[in-house]
Amino acid sequence: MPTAAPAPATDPAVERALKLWVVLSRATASIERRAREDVARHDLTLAEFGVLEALYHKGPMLAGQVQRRTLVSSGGITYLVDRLTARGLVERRPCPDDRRANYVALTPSGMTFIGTIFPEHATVIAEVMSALTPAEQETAAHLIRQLGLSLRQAPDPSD
Amino acid sequence: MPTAAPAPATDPAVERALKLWVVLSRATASIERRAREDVARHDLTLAEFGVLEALYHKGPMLAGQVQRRTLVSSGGITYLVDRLTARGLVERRPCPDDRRANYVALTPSGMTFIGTIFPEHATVIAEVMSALTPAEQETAAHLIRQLGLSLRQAPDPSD
DNA sequence: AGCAATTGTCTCAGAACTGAACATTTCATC
DNA sequence: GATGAAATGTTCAGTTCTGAGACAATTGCT
Repeated sequence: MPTAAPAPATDPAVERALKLWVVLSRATASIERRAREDVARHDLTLAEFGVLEALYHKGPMLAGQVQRRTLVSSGGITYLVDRLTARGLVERRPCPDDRRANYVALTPSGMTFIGTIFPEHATVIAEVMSALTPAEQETAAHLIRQLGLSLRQAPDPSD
Repeated sequence: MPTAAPAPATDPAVERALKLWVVLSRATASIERRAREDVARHDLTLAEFGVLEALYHKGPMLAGQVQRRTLVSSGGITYLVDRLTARGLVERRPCPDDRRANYVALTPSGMTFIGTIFPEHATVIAEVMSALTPAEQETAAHLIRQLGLSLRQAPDPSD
């Protein structure tokens, strides 16, 4: 290491925030990598899995609702639903009250599929999280949740 | 909402882990969005910013070291260094001890650039994190750090 | 009713990577 | 030293999405 690193003298409050951000984004990236490898066994991206999971737990939803829940772009949700439709896992259903909108719903085949792979995936996540005790997991979830909430402008009531 | 959501009965330990994962990945995605908007003002992606920031704080590094630190793929680091080189912000320097390898270093212009925008970006992050008290930030960082560490197989000593 | 603003989704060009194959160099072992 | 295995970085084809704009339907205002 030929040259010394510069030493940016920073406000302690800023330093603390940065440290949390670094830790948070690195840990999430590592876990995401692991999760991605797992769902790739079934030829799914994490975003696709997220759509299936949302429909599995919430039932049919408007495309826009799925989009907000999975935090993808407007074009992204169309792309994802297209791909999952092509595989016969989900389908679009016209919304009777609003002819612009349509529901996205699991097909029977999709329901079976996600019903099988979701528990397996959940086990992988549980293994990853087992680095923390149950109490620590709850503390972490509580704190991180506050961070996330503070960034959402209009929290969806059906959330 | 025509149909009710199914109720997958799950092990409490798994449920707790899943909840943490959902909270973690959503919060990180939200913060990332905010961070991305901020660095986009300077025509940077988060990955590009990450490379500049690594070099800013650590000084010149081998390409592989930057790659591991920023968690991009092998092809990704070449792509990113190419782009930053084209903008005159970084440069490659041959490594005297190993002719396969090369260092990546900030140019004077790159040093000035990141030296200006890093503090601004840090302030944005600090604002985001201010949803938690300093003590809470430290607790969260401590816990999440353990998660991340447990997933890294070979922790780089120069880290 | 008529008009503007809003909302819900889709289209499409292209950005930002990933990952596998490759060339080169170094290391370890005989 | 030779020889095979491992490490470093690059290339390149392909994937996955983003974001701006278009369009259609709805809602609100007057």
